[in-house]
Amino acid sequence: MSVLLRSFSTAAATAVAVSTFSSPSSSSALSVAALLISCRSLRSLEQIHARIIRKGLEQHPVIATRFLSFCAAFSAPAYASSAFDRLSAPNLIVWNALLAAHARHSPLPTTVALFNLLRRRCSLPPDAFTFPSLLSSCSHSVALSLGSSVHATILRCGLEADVFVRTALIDFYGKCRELRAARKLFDSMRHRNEVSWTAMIVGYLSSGDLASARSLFDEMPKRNVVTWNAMIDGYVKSGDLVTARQIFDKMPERNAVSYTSLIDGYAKAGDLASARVLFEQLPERDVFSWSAMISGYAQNGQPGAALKIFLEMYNQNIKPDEFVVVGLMSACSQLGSLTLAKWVDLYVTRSSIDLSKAHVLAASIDMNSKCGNMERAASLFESMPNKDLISYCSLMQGYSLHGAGDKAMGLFRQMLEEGLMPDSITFTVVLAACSRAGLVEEGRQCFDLMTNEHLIVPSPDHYACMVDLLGRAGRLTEAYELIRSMPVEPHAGAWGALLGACRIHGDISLGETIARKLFEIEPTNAGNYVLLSNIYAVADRWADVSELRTLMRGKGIRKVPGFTWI
DNA sequence: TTAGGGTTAG
Repeated sequence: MSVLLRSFSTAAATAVAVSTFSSPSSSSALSVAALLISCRSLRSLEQIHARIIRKGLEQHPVIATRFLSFCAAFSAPAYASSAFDRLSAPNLIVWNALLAAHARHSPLPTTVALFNLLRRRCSLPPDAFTFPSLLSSCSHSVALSLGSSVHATILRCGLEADVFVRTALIDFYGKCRELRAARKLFDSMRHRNEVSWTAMIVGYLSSGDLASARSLFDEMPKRNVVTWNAMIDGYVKSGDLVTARQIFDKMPERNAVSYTSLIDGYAKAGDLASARVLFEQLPERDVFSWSAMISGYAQNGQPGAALKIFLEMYNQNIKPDEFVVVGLMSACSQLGSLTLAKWVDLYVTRSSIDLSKAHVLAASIDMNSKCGNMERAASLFESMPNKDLISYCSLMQGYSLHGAGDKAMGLFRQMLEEGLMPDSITFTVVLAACSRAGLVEEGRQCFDLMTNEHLIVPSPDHYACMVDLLGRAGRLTEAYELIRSMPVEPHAGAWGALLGACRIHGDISLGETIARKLFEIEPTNAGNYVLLSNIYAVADRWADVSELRTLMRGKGIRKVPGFTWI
């Protein structure tokens, strides 16, 4: 949005400049320039573009440049290119504006191709305005060798001393973790500004060198809000929320980024209360702030709260981004509501969110499969050109939850055939699918495959799945032996699975042993008491049932009544 | 001898 802001300050200058252009009607150029300055959306930019063409101002270099920079502000590089292609003799400034639009929004190869085109087609060599955007594109892609060759070109052009070029170089080497190169450029600068200092600090922060970042931060003569925010984010990312908060409290002026970084930190640490307080204090929330709260609640198992925040955002007509949508889908999959899932699906289709992005697609597959729309989940999966581990796991888990263990196993085999390497989580999903479907042999084979061929050390979750698998199949002794042979401490889930199996198969004495163990690990979980009580009830041991109920009452444990969404 | 283009934070 900096382009928008800047355009206001130079409004008068543009009007004067445009009026001197020797066109058929310089007054219409003036009015078009004024329109561009007040342009607030891509839609109105399109209308202004039509007007530019109608008035014969398409070739006007100042109008064209400003138009291209607005395309950049509204993330429309393709639109910028189509307008640029109609120009008969673009000068270097117009080329630079086009390059900037692509550098910010197109993949690096596109930007580089454009730069090469500029060098061939433009009558002037690239200048100090050309390289900063090209370098920032290299920084974002962490393209060290490409950026280094750009640096060589900069030296040949004699532009290394320019503050903007030099700062972009510092940022580039910093992001590529070449801190000595960055620092050498920084130290030998004759004139530095806050942006140069901040770029150097960000370099240290992205390599995790908080101490060097902090000493530069303390040393720098003048800080701006971006500098402060970079430090907050650095501390948040390192997990030091206390120092992040100190910086936040000390800063002279805050913006939405300052709040959102800290909100994100609190939310990721599970401190939703602190996150919420800051969110309520935030004067102007943007889509990132909403997203931080929505995914914060969703990731901490509070889907209802996530949904409530989303609805508030929806009612304020704020356009969601992909992160909001992923958070929303995650909340929805936890709630398991098919009606809601269908609404979210429709909502995303109608929004401008790119559903083909891997993490959005994975979230959508997960939501649809957990909410029971397996057809939709499968068709989304099939639409993926490059299926990854996460999407495979989402769909496998969906089949597993709906009792289609054979389909889950089919997918697992397909995954292996495609050459994907299953990880620890994949095996948790696969083993759970086997145990739900009673596929004892397949489960055993998978466990062997995991330990012997993929050399994955089984986690307590993997053991719990195997115990569940053996227990359900009635192999209680084997399951018990497996638990006792575990090199890691079994968690309640593994014992609970075995207790459940004891109930199914009516093994009272083993059930009692397991239950005693469970009462120790989680003394307040009512489910364990109820399971043992059910085991006694099936065997008509009503005295034991009643004794257990008394024990529960004595400990103040109450069973939470079951509920369903259907 | 004027306009219009460039670098840092979530």
